[in-house]
Amino acid sequence: MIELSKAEFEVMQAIWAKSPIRASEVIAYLDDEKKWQDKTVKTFLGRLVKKGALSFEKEGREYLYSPTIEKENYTQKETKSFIQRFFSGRVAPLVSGFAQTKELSQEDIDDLKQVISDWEAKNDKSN
Amino acid sequence: MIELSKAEFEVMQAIWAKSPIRASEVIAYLDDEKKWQDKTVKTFLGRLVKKGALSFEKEGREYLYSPTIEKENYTQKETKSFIQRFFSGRVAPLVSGFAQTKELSQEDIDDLKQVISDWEAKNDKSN
DNA sequence: ATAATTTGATTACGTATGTAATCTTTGATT
DNA sequence: AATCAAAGATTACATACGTAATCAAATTAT
Repeated sequence: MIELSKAEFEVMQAIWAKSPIRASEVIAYLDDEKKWQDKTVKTFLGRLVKKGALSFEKEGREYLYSPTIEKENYTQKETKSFIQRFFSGRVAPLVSGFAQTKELSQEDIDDLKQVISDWEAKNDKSN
Repeated sequence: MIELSKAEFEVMQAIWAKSPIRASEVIAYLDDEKKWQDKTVKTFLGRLVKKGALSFEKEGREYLYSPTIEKENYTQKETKSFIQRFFSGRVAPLVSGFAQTKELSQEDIDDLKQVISDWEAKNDKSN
């Protein structure tokens, strides 16, 4: 599987947000959050292409980058491996710990209830 | 905050499981899961001491290592930052994605319900 | 046409990480 | 006492990562 460093992941966010996208746009997109020089962003784009996380096509002398991996898919895999490493694969303890540090809002609880009822609807053994 | 690499975290698991603990015991503990040479484990122990994640006291010519950071605390911080990076700080989307890839069992659901009712008991606005 | 700018390509460089091997000291063995 | 083995200390080394700067080619501006 393609592994992304934290910085590379940030760059991917820009590309997942809009693609194909040119380097200058990625730089502009990241200029808000990150304090990276344009050269730095270029470096990451190059590394991402080399890793196979991005493809590109030429438009004049510029490149238009597109992701080769889906955000959902990547996120899913990372989440699974995170939960495996930190919580032996069980998600409830994660939520529980999260709750204990007051990180859970009423809205989160409502969302979780929805997730649960969706799951139950789909996994209803009585039909 | 002290940052642990994946390998260092594995070593910490052994120390969190039992401490104070001597190097030979850590090596034995990890021998099951990881294929590391004893020298490799020693390297990690040294790096962990240098990082301040472990302290030690001498017993004869050996060291007895103890963690200076709590597993719960460390896990909590890592979880929070993970959820921030991947899910903008919201836990429900994580659980939702987890549910979609059939990673959720009935037991997980039951546990989640328990977490929710515990949260609600503690956050009951009516008292 | 020449100079300045911009784009991607190449090179740089210190720290981190995975994975050990070698060296030194000291306690155990013969 | 001499030797061996084991523990920690030091050194090694390739790859990854963060963070750019420099170089070369193409484009734009003057």
